[in-house]
Amino acid sequence: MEPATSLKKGPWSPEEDRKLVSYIMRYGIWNWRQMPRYAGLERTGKSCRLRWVNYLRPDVRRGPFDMEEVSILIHLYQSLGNKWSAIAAQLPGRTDNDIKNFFHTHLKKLLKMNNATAGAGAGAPSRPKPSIRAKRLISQTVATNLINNTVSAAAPPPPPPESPDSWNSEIYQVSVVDVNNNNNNINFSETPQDYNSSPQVVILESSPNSFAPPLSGEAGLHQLPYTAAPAAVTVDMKMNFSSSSDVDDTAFWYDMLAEAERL
DNA sequence: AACCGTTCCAACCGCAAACGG
DNA sequence: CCCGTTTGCGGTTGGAACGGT
Repeated sequence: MEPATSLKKGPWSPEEDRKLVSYIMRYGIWNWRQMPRYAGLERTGKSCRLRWVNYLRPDVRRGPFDMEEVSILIHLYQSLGNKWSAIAAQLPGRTDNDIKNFFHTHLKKLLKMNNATAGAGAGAPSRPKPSIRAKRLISQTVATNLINNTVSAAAPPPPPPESPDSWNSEIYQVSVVDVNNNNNNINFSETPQDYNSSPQVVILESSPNSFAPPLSGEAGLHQLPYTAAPAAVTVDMKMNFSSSSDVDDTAFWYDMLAEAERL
C-alpha cells in the first residue's frame, strides 16, 4: 500500500530527476515502493518507476521513429495486437509508452481507415488528413529511408516524387547534408578502407512559412544516427512537401504506410 | 494579438500478473 | 493454496504546444 500522505504528482522537476537518477546509479533498483523515501522523493514508487523506465533510463531512445521502426511496429501490431510491451521488446530503446503514444497519435487512424477503404470504390469514406507534426516526423523517416536505401544499394538516389500541380508551394524542405563538409553532396569513398570516419549526416529543416521551432535541439537541425556503408554514391536530394491545409496530400501518407508495411 | 480547436506526450489510474511468506 | 504486497501493463487524461482564423 502506498502511504496516504500528500505525495507529489504531475511533471517531474529537474531536481527530482537528478535525485532519482543518482539514487539508482548508486544503489540500483531494489524496491520501487520503498525507494522514493530513501531517495528523498515525495513520489509514489509507481511514479518513480514510470519516470525511470520511460524517460530517465540511459538506454531510452528519443526522437522520431525511423522507417524501420515504423515497419516493425506495424507488423508486430498486426500479429500481436496491443501488446505494447512485447512490441517494445523488439524495438531497442523504445518504451511501451512511447510505442503506445506513437501508435495512437500517428498510426491508429491511418491503419483503421486504410483497412476500411481497402478495395473500396467510390463512396468510400474520406481519408483522414495527417497532422503537420506527423508530416514533419514522417518526412524525416522518408529521408532516413532514402539514405539507407541509397547507400546500401550503392545506386543513385531515386528522383524526387513527382508533385501534383497543387503542390506548388514549396514550404517544407528536407535536405540531407554532410555538415563536416558543409556541402549538400556527400561523396562516399570507393572502398571501406578509405573511411576514417563517417560523414555526419543531419536532416535540415527549413521553414520559410510555417514550420517554426524544430522538434528539439538546435534550431533547424535534426540529427540522425548514421553509419556510412561502403559504397560509391552521391547523395543529393531534396524532398518538398506542401503542408497547406487545403491540399489533399493524404495519398502520399498512404504511400508511406504501404512503404512501411512493405519493408 | 487574441482566441479557439487540435495535436501530442508525460504521467496518471485501475487492474492483472507475479512474487513470496 | 491463500493472501498481502509489489511490479508491470494498457487505457486514459491533463495540459502545454501548436496551427489556423
